[in-house]
Amino acid sequence: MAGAPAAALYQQLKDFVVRKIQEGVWQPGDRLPSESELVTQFGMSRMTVNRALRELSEQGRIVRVAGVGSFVAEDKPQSTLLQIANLASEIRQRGHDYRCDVLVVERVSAALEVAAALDVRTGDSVFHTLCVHREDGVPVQLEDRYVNPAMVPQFGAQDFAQLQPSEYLVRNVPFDQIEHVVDAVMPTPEQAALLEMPVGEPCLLLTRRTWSRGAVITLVRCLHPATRYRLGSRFRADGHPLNG
Amino acid sequence: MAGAPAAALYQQLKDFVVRKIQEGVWQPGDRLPSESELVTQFGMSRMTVNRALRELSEQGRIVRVAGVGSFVAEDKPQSTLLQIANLASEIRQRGHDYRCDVLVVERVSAALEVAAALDVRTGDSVFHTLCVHREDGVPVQLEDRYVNPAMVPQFGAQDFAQLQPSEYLVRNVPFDQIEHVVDAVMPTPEQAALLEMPVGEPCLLLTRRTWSRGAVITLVRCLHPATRYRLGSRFRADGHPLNG
DNA sequence: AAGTGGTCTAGACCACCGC
DNA sequence: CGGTGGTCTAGACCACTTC
Repeated sequence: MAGAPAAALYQQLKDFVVRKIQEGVWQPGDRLPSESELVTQFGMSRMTVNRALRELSEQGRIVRVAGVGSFVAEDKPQSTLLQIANLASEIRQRGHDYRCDVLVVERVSAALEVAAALDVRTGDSVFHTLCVHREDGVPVQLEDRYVNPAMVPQFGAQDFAQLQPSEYLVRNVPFDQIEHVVDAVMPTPEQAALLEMPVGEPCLLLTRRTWSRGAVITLVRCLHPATRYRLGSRFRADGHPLNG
Repeated sequence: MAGAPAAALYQQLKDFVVRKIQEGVWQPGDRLPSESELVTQFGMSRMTVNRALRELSEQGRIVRVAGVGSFVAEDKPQSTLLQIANLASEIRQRGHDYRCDVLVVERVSAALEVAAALDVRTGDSVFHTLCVHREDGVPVQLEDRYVNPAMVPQFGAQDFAQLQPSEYLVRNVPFDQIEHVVDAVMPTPEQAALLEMPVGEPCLLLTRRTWSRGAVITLVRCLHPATRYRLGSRFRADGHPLNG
């Protein structure tokens, strides 16, 4: 607990503003002092004030409108964020062994649901892969993936023994939008067998779609035995990273 | 398609660096040119170069080490975010009726698990509430909540008919850290009865803890029938909001 | 000692908004 | 028109790492 070196000036100003908001002195919709007023009040340069307010704006605490002013954002963050980590790195970070068995790589004719999700016509040929991801040999995820060949034509020609499907996509087809849906489901007998789990136990089902420039790249359904996998995260509301 | 005004200089530099990384010209672990080198190459001021690299660092594309240099990050943004919305506003946004039945408000002696989660001693008296949240009359969430009385001493004296427990806490005890864990579980017979659902169907269990200044405010376990509730979100990867 | 990133200053020009 | 935020410059000092 040695005297911490004084925080950066822009951070001091950020803290000051956040405190005013949390204490209710500045209410949602209220106007903040302008940059030049803060320059005068705090004796900082405008660049420093601007950085503080810009970062608060990026964090959603305030709203800035050029030519008008800065305002306390409406309502507390009513929604919170859950971080979904990469399975392989998550497992390796725990110091465990990670392995991926690629069970199926094929082209199939898109059924109704898949066609709708990928935004292609029913019956169009799409790529399909099925993988089991293992932590220290135990299956933790059954990954059922469909890929839009219009977006990734060379997908079928990859050697997935070297680079698993999801890694290949992450590295080669950067996405700009992503959609997640989390469900609780009971596994089918086939799924339970592949996951080496009892049929009576529930699973977390994470369904994800990614887009690039408005077109769907891939639809993936990740099935996790609930006893072996939980989605979790811890966040600081102010945007600072949590170390430890 | 009117000629877009030239992007900001710092944005041009960000785009340049991202392109180099995506094209593989700069590989993970590679060292980027130093700020002063970029100043020379691009004819920008150091403040502008610094802003570009700082934002790339915040976005996880590069790693910066004072005194050493800037490096392409090892892993692409491997984790994505799932937004967890406020249940009541989510239901109302769908145009449905929202109702909350408060079944239990009591003080109980903290059992082992609850005491550990709230960071109090086993046997300490804590607040406990149990609520059923309904969408158009149908139960969608069973909320089992424990509150640390040291943090919210007046919690037990509230009129939860007017303001349900979670709303009261959101409005009166701002949190600065939050932890989420998502599980798939089977409901107990009692839980299934309160949720008016069959016992054989799985549930999503969202467990949340919130902190203020390092102390736990509340532990809440939200149990959702999987057939009536899914956790979902769509995000843009670049941090811009998705409108619509 | 030389190089790096982290921060800060005191100016500046611009587009935009509201009057 | 004056005020606002958005951006940019050309310097500067510092703590830190590497040699």
